[in-house]
Amino acid sequence: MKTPANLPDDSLAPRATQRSLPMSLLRAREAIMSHFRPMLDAHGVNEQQWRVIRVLAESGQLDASEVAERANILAPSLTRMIRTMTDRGLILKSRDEGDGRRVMLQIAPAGMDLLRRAGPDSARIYAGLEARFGKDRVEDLVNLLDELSKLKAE
Amino acid sequence: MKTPANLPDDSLAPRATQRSLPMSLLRAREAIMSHFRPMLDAHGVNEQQWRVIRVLAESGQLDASEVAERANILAPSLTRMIRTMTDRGLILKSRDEGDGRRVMLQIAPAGMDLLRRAGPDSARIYAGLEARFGKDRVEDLVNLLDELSKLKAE
DNA sequence: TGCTTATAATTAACATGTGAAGTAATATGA
DNA sequence: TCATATTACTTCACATGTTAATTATAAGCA
Repeated sequence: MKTPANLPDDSLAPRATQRSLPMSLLRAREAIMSHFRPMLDAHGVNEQQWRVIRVLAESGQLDASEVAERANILAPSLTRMIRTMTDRGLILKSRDEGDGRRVMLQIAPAGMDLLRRAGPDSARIYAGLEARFGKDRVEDLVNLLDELSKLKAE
Repeated sequence: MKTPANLPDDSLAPRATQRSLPMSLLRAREAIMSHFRPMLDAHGVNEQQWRVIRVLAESGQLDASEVAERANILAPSLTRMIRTMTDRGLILKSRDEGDGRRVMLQIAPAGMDLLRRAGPDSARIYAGLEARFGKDRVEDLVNLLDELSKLKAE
């Protein structure tokens, strides 16, 4: 299989933008989030805050680095979010005894309330998407995505 | 299939964060971009600028709305980017004759240079990922993602 | 112990993301 | 034709994304 001499060799050209993995991932995420955003908005949180709350609800007390990693939020962003979220009573911040560098985070009462109110809405939206797209295809997709995530460079 | 009375019903609980479509999409995109970021950085552009350049290279002159849509960039962000990118000679901005509202954009010489220099690097990185993950699995994945994108709300 | 290195957060500076409001040009229809 | 609505873009305000530099604490080691 050889490129004909009279046609330009595009093997080193960038892929068509609408058919590349980075763009497809971006568009797909945007499409999915368009279903959740109105609900989150109604509950007064943004995507990132919602991720932090869910991570803490899932795992109890964690240090900031762990939260950042699990919620896919960079440390400087999380630092800023900690202030606004503690001010709103969504999370609690404390120092780790034994390691004065670490900031420990846990969900606070208002965060629990939020989770109780928004959690079912979120689950319903997810279930709806799953039903429309096919539960098995969602499963396949998540598996492929998780495999892909393992290719992360350092 | 009924939830036992002595166990909490979690059918309306949020999905485990590490196994949800939004988070998996986010992590996968981050993993993929970690391979491209150093290259883009070496060429002095960020992800968004690179997307704009590629969209314009692919489709010639487009109005700002089209660019925003195809590159998945919000209009206010694009407005800001237009200034920095025209200042750097990467793109050209002009008014549409016939519709004074529209801003027409096209790639400029420095943008072409950038594309010629970074394009092959980008294609090589993509080919490497494709080889590691499996060309057929990438194809399957992109197909699933594009299907998913069709579920976009409103 | 004291010096050095490594780690965890924070801060700073500038970029884009996001929703809402504003402006200019065009389209619509009585 | 002219008031009104719509469209395309811009501006604003505040949020997070991103990299680099800084601070405080801990760990490693001669």
